[in-house]
Amino acid sequence: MPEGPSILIMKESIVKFAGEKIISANGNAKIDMEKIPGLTLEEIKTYGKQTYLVCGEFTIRIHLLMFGSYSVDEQTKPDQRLRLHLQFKSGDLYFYTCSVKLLDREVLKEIDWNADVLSDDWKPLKARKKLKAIPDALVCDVLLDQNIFSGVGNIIKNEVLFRIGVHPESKVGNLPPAKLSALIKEARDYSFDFLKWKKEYVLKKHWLVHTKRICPKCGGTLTKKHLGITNRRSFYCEKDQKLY
DNA sequence: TGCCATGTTAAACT
DNA sequence: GAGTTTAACATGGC
Repeated sequence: MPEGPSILIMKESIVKFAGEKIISANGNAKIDMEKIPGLTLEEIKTYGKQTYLVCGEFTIRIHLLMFGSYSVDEQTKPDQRLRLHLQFKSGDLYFYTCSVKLLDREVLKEIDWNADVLSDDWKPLKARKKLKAIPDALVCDVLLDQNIFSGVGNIIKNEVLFRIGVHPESKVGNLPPAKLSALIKEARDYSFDFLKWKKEYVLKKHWLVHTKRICPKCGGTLTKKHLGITNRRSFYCEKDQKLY
């Protein structure tokens, strides 16, 4: 479920609780549940794949990891699997199989909001600067670096590299300036396409290489390999994606 | 049926 | 203590 765009969709479906007081909190999350009731959920902020429920001096940070899910108003899984349930006057919010932390609100000040590819605060120039500092890093790794491209996940990584015709094992420092620009631009643009397609339930249909076997451009066989220090699945065309 | 994957953290190593 | 590697988490699709 969760790359950055999916998290934005989650935010849209839970934002209706913003401004409401939390009546009760329970679940198997290892946090101090007693501190939560009575707090007002002031705001919901997302940063890449993380969601911050901001309330008073605290913020509840939710990360869906690989298999996390949520539901609104109706508990959809057995009580035993419930990680966090927040009860509001107007309804209920449920989270499952996710990382939950109760943090000091101050942590929000430490976040580099300019790194969130889906945010209005996204600053491509800043991303470029960060990339310039690590010329030996592979493009397949840097796209997954949440400090540079917060919200980008493995699907977006694979699709972006195909779109710009760059081999996943290319070194960042070897990319011509125009390709570097394209990388940064597509990381954001594809994320918005992902968001749009996900909302329309047609995301998979639009995958060009991720989990695919045939290159949509040349008809050749795609390579599937775990690459980089992140060692995540890469799907790419040896012919249409140039190694820099 | 068993494998593995849209992800990250923390423990266990060196 | 640092940096690096491994395991844990635990669901659902193929």
